[in-house]
Amino acid sequence: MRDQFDLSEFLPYRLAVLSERVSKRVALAYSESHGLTVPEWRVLVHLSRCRQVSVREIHNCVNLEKPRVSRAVARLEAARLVDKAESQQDHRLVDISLTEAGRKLLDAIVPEALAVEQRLLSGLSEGDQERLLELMERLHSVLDADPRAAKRSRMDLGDSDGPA
Amino acid sequence: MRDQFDLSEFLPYRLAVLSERVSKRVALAYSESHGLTVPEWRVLVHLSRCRQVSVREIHNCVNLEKPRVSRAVARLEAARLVDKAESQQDHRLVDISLTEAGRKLLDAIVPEALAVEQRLLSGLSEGDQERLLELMERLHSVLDADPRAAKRSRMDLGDSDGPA
DNA sequence: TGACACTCGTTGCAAGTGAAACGATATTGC
DNA sequence: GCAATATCGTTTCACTTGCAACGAGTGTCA
Repeated sequence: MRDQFDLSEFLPYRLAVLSERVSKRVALAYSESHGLTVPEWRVLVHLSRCRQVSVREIHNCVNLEKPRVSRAVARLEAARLVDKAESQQDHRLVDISLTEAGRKLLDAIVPEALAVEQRLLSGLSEGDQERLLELMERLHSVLDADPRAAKRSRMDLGDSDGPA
Repeated sequence: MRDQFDLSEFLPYRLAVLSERVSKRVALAYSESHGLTVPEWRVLVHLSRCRQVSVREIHNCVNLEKPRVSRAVARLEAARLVDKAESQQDHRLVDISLTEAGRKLLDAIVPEALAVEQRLLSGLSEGDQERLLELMERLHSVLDADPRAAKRSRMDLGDSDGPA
């Protein structure tokens, strides 16, 4: 039992602090060296898996609000890292795809990002790593059952590539 | 080995997603009902443990940049939830303290926040909870040894109340 | 065919943010 | 005692953010 509310023992706070610290460290790999923001990085990474996607697709997959995706894509297009084209099937949609420069940039950044992740995980045995992910998953499950919690995006649930 | 970079399996991303989802859920306890922002909430909570503190103190303890603390305190003062007074010992410092209204607000919010945390943890045994914290701590340790990582704030290390 | 509801991506707006610069106060070294 | 330096909290500036509203395109159903 806790006699006094202590922020530093409050799980949501601890998660926020750890997450922010990790994010900042990883960001060095794409922000400092290559001038990318978090949304831009997420969009690029998502594009590396999906040839052509719409803003909505990205929004659903990488936990970014629609306007954030739209603006990130606009900046990436200005930097010639992605191409935008009106979809032929549905003229409301936009087909977003990596340019050659975008692909090259990713090829340079991804290994750095993975290296940071590897370093992070270096203190954990493989069993520990699985345990950590499993425990995080368990927290998600509670939120999945909570009607007042934000819905989880499709991709984060394990769907590999979206709908057929 | 990973043949393709998959954001949804990237630990920093997973941490960010979980943390944000948890934060949003907790925020319902103080944002929706009582109109507080995250920085304001952190400041209030910190004040509940320390009678009188400076902006710097708060900055060091709750992972908020100095300007963010300053502005949060200004808003809280406008809402009559905290008092600001020039320190007598050092005229550069500001003594920030809870008003009676601030204390009452916290008394109303804290149980809600704890309830959310309890619900979150309800899926985990006590052993699991300890394991989760321990694994998170292990990730912090790696960053502690990384010169390019952000430094950890004093309070998050376990120092209960700051310097003598 | 036409009216209605819906979805798409974008944009306007008000608010929040971080980095750097600021005035004011304290401290240090001579 | 006094200049130089450091620290405090605030503010300025450019930028990002989220929400809501928007115009444009699509689907639905009579």
